[in-house]
Amino acid sequence: MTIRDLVRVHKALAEPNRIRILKMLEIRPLCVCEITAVLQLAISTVSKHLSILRDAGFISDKKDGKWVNYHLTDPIQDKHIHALLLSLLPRLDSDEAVQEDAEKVKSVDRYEICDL
Amino acid sequence: MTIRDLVRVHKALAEPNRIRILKMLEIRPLCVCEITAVLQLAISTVSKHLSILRDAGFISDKKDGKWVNYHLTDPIQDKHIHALLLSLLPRLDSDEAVQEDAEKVKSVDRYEICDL
DNA sequence: ATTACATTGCGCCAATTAACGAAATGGCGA
DNA sequence: TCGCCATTTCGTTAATTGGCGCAATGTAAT
Repeated sequence: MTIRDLVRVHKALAEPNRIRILKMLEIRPLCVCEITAVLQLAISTVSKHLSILRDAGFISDKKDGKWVNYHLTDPIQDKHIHALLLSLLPRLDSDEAVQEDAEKVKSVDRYEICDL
Repeated sequence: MTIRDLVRVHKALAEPNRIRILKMLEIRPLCVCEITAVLQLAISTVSKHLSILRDAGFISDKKDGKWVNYHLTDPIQDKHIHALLLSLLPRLDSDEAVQEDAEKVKSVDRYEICDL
């Protein structure tokens, strides 16, 4: 592993909205417009955050009809990344914004939300 | 732990020179001018990097005469930080820049170097 | 005390990055 | 095929950050 790789990984974790996305994906896979509805950001902004998280190895995507579902990377694919998430994410459960996001994720419905 | 805290920690790790500093301090405690000699940056720049690493909890400093020696934070002070460094730093041993820095750290002498 | 010198803080500039809207892409169903 | 709609890419702008030199601080030795 090079310094460049490590910097890429930690740059990805060095932004509040990206942390919130990871915590949301811990609950269940989500499409871009669902994440957008929770974070209250522009779709293009969320898409960019997702690509940064993907390039760093934290998440993967899977096409499902016209939606793209994002999910946390499987432990098998990268055990270092998985171990990192496993040690970090649980410690954020007490964060206020994280708890509010979790509530919203439960009630969000892509069929209602995703009418641009 | 809040999102803000976690972002501060990973921002600190999201910069190549700061990673190099942590790897150098893994070898032995160093003063600012020794680190400056290895990284070939301005003293004020190195000092800034060190304060960011200190604020994030990765390093501590200890006055010794007119020098300030920086060292990796003790495991006892923050076990999460220590565990993070323990899992990250060893994976960088294969990095070319890290190996070159390690050589320079061995030969650097503050009494020769630190004549501003 | 005064000088010397390692370190830190401040102000400025260049490079990077997060944010947005608008245009391009790509798959699904009519 | 054609249009619909979720997503991505592009171009621009504002905010953040790394870099530097210089002035300020504080400690040690003469």
